[in-house]
Amino acid sequence: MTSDTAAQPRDIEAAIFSAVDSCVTQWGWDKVTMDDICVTAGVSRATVYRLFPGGRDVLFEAVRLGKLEDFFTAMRANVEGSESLEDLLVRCIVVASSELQHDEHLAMMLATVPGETLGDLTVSGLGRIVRVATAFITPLTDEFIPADEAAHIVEVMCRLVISYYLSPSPTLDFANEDATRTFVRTFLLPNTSSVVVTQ
Amino acid sequence: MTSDTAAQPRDIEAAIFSAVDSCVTQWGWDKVTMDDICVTAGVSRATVYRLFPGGRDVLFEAVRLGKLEDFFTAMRANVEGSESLEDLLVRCIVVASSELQHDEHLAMMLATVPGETLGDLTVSGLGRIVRVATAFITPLTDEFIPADEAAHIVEVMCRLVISYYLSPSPTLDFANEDATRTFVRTFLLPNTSSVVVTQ
DNA sequence: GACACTAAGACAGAAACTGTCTCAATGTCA
DNA sequence: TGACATTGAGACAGTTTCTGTCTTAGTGTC
Repeated sequence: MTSDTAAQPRDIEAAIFSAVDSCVTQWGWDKVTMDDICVTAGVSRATVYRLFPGGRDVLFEAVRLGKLEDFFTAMRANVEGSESLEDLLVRCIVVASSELQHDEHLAMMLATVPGETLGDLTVSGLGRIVRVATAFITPLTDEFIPADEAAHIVEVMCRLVISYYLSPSPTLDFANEDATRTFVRTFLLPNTSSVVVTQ
Repeated sequence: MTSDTAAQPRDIEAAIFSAVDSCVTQWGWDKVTMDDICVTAGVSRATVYRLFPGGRDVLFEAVRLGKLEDFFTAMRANVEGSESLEDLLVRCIVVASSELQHDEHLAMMLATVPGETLGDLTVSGLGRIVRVATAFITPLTDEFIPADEAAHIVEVMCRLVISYYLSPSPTLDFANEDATRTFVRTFLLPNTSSVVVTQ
């Protein structure tokens, strides 16, 4: 790094995040050491610990929060301006599924309780995904249906998204908008009181 | 475990070998522990150490030797009965390339010196592959061309096989016999004195 | 019932990892 | 130029993990 100009802290942080990602992809959470991350990021040990005081746990938690923030930011941006419940649900499903397919660690992040050691995606974590996602999405349905109805339908939707992510179907890809729209009309909307389904 | 009849030692050995393979695929040589292997093989620690006295090094060396044996056995079986130099070279290339493509760790095994820690496939290891393969194949050419000529052409062949394995070409697959035959006629046979190339 | 074999796990010593620290090198800014 | 900030390199102790050996109890075979 003789010829480099001084890197900005933000760049270094990004390099470290990216290193965590590729290290975890290569070896899994359990097997990654701080040195692996340092070497991959091309950064010294001291730098990592200075940027993330508290070490491994703090770093991994930061990565987790970063991913969740990105996820929900993408959700919010894509869902904004939905003009019908159908639209809202379709967009939620498509964005969530796309994000999940795009980032192989995201599901585990969503499923992990803060402070918990990151390992494999466990069954108990699924409930957490459902709760978090339901809590995030339900308020968005306010203008279309009553809250009590929303809670139910949103939970069903979340469960379906997770199920199709964990075990993809050859006949239905939730990242595909048209297919998802048909699915929403068939399975979700009929269960709402205040929406007329037009075919 | 409870309902199983007693497993034969050979079965256990095979299970351990297979566990090494899948563990290494998952985590890489450096990150695999003996416990990983035991758990994956569904076998206790004591059993592994009894079957491979000397522990980790001995086990890994056994895996290495096993793979090399399989490789050269396959080579020998497929090359036997070649009726021309062209035939011999084509078969060598096809078998070697197929085996390499089929087993992702084989190249590293070939490249590793006995006793050396198994890590990544290093550049210095390539020379070893070339030497070993050349030493194995050259004698087989005895009946077709003089030894001094063989040494040269076989080395070129080995280098090409390795190169195409490490960096596959979209236009040529050495596992394909017809394509390989054309290649051999074009690039290898013209350099021999005693063979008439027929198009 | 003797025998062979294994799982489970305790154990000490070795090795690896973590987190903190110091120091020199480098780049920035006044 | 000199004060300041930031980084890389690596030493360091404490902790954790891993290794290889060993003992014990359980199971199936002859």
